[in-house]
Amino acid sequence: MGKVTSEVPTFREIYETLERSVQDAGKWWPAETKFEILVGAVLTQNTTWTSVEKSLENLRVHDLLDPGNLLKSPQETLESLIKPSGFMRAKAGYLKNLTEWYKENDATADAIDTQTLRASLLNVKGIGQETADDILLYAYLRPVFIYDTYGRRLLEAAGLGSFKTYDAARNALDERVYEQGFTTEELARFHGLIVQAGKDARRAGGWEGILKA
DNA sequence: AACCAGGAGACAT
DNA sequence: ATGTCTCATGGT
Repeated sequence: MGKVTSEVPTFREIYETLERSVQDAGKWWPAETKFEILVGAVLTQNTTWTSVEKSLENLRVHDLLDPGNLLKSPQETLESLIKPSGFMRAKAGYLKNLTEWYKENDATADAIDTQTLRASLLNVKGIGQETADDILLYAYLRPVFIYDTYGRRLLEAAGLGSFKTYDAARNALDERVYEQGFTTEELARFHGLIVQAGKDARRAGGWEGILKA
């Protein structure tokens, strides 16, 4: 008889499983500048990336992927340009809030530890846990795990437990991520694989085919 | 034609 | 601390 106790996989094992079973869906989180990553992080809230690309392109041709220009831009202009990605009124305000933060904090950010930087980002209205972690990971290259909806579903499907909120998962599991010594590059790829796996799982109606590979 | 997407905030309980 | 509502557009 085999083991009776069910093995709970480590994050490293889950990561390697995804590397094997998820096909690379192209460039993950493309951006030409650091500031563009911040803008994309806000725009992608509850929206598909294809919609975000349209908004980013609109901003680009109006030369608004620039902190100074974005802040000078009228609210209505900003709203019309980001319209494709939805929540245009809220997001236009969020973008200005975050841009103010950027001008104040970007220059010194590299000298600040990750948790302090995270707390600073969370003080910006419009920046929640997931968006803050996206920014930490992709713009400031900090090794953080993104506990987004797909990530939590995956972790639950893998048997690590049930996590209703972002914070619950982070509090319960973050220590394990650190212990496994993931690099920033690995965690960025991990997140990309999780999102792709989430889409696959939705199409297939479950995570089984992805996790058994 | 409901339902969801690479969420967050305000407010009530 | 845990739900519910709203914000808005676009694709399946």
